[in-house]
Amino acid sequence: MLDKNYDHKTVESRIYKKWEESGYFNPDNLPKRHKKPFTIIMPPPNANGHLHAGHALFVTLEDIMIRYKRMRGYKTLWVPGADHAGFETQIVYEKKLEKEGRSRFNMDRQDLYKEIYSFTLDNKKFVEEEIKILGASCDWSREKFTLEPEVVKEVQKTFKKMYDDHLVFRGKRIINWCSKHQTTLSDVETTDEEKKDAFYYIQYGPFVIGTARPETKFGDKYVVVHPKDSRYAQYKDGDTFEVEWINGKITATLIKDEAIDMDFGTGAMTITPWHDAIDFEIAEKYKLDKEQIINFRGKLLPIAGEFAGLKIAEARPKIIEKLKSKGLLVRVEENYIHNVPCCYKCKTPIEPQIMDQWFVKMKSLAESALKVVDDGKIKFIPDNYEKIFRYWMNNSIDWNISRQIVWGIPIPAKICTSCDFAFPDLKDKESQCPKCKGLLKKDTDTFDTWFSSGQWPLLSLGYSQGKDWKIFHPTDVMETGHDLIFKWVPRMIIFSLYLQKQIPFHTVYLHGLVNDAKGHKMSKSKGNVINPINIIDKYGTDALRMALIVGNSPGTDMSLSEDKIRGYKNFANKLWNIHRFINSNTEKITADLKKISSYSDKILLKELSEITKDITSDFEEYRFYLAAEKLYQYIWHRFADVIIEESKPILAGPDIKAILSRQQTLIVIFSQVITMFHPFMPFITEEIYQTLPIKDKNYLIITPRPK
RNA sequence: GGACAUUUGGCGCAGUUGGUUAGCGCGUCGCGUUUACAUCGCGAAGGUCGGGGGUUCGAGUCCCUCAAUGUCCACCA
Repeated sequence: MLDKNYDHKTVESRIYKKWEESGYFNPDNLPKRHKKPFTIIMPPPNANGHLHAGHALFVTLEDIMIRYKRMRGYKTLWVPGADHAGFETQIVYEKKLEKEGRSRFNMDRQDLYKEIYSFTLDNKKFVEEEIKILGASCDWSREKFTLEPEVVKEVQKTFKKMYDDHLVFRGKRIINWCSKHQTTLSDVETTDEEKKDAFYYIQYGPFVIGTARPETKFGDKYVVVHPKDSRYAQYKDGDTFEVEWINGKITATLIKDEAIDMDFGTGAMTITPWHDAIDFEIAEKYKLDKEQIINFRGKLLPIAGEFAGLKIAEARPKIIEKLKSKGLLVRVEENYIHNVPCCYKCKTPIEPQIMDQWFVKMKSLAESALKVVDDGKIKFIPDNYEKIFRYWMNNSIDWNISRQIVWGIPIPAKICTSCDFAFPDLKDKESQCPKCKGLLKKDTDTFDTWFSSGQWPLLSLGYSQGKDWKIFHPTDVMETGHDLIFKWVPRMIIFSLYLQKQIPFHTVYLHGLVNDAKGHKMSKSKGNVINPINIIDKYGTDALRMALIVGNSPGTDMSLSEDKIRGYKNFANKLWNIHRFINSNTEKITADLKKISSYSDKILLKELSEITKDITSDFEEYRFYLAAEKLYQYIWHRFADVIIEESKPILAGPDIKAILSRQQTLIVIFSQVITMFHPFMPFITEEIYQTLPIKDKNYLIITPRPK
């Protein structure tokens, strides 16, 4: 006799092991009917911590797609992975070092690398274990780590190829510099923080200029106004002035340029090309001098005179004091609210700096990606993300791919110490500059993680080392978070098109954030984090999966509450008890459609076939949230509440034929429903299916779905 | 400043191309132990679908407009 309470703990771990042993997670082991490939590349979770609710959501969604397609007879491949997550992991590790009173800045590069490597491998194990707990039916034999030697080699080859194709170049550009992390960041790695500062009006020769950053102004010797600004009509482009400035007299030159906003401040500004992107552009345009004012540690350089060596925050009030004493401070507007770009990890204000960095020329690549989307070759779910994608592709700027951190794939390049010429050197053989015969040094930078992640659909399939990519690339669905619509999705499209002239996937399914019950973002500091593994221990994977799926439409953030999860644990128990009822009423009977003779039973089957059709179309259209809810409704409120209740008098009645017909009907309906429902609650459905009286059973994971 | 979303009973959400009395879960209130399930069953209360205007025989669903909320992007020195 079965226990009247369903025990998820024993069932779930036992079943997962059986599935693994069956080998069916690997497409090569699937029965012959599985011919057409269906592939999903798992976005590799960062191997620097445990899984969170967002991971549980993506694993569930992808597993649903894979299980559905597998049961439909596809040769399904879901490639799991783990991401070394360059900058992200380095930051996690730096925090750990900080706690131990250590710092990466006084560590040997090799030692640091080794430490982070073993830290990452440890976390990778946790992550793998947790993905299994979530029920992921992915092919572990094909698991890829983003720092495997083959991956590194391929990524470096791509770099060389792009250099040869003039798509990668090294140049002095203005970049985003994080003074805390001592590295450059790409544009998508900065975030705006609202800050309240003072806004100063300062006399600059005959002009009054406005600034929130007086500490950058030491070297300013160009003042810019709009050519149509009547206030400055008496001055001509190129006029020079003697200006009494912070540390004495300088000669200033007037420039008239339309980049100026006449309505802002006084309509006149001085430029600091080394520390401002707009100023840099103006300086480039007119070939003006550029001078560094702030060093990479965020301290003032000797150009600041008496202020040299001071940090910006310390220097600012002192500089203002001096300007005041010299009578140059015109007025101060307090409470000036503006957005300041900051490091997306530590919120340190970004200090723009001019540096020699590697860049990818994005224009032609972005155009190629735009074209395949225009041609309808790649679809977005929900489709409004297509617009966001388009916007980004039309406005993409050159991509800085070098990072000054050790944790990542090394940029295989040499740089000339005398003429700065830089070029790829995959084999690390060159020692003399081909241009000036100067001494070469090895580039110590690593690639932006997205440079390698962008190639992941090919890399995870082995690319040039294996045959897999020829079978499984282009893949089918890329399922990922909507925040990666900029960071990741376009880059995968770009790289697959560039390297193989193929799209990497035909469908992009984007999920939203998993928030707490009240819709607030989960964060450790708020203490509202739902840990999926703890939840599973309490309610089971199946319950968590349902709670993550029902009512969660693509692209929108969802609220997850423990109440909701508990509700689906109850549902698991309901399923279990339906199963107990059916088992105890159908002893010594094997399912056989032909024995269903009564009219009312045939009506029930017809109803089921209509529901099946409806739910199948929901699956095909990626409406998992609807399919799951409809099945739930049918199972509980139609099958259990009505059909089973109606069956009780029939089964207890005198009509043998009617009893037999009803017994068959119950088995047929239940087994079909269980089969359809399997992608959502894989464990309990498999467990139940194994005890149903059906001939020639295999694992439910490869059982064909009803049509 | 721009873009994209969201707004449906106390809370969280469905409602797919406009079509009968707008659904679900949780919660609330009654009642209930009957061949599975009290992690349950039966029943009930509770919504003028953000405001306004329009199209239509018919609008939660389409169009216009306003508002609130959220997210992203850009940015003024």
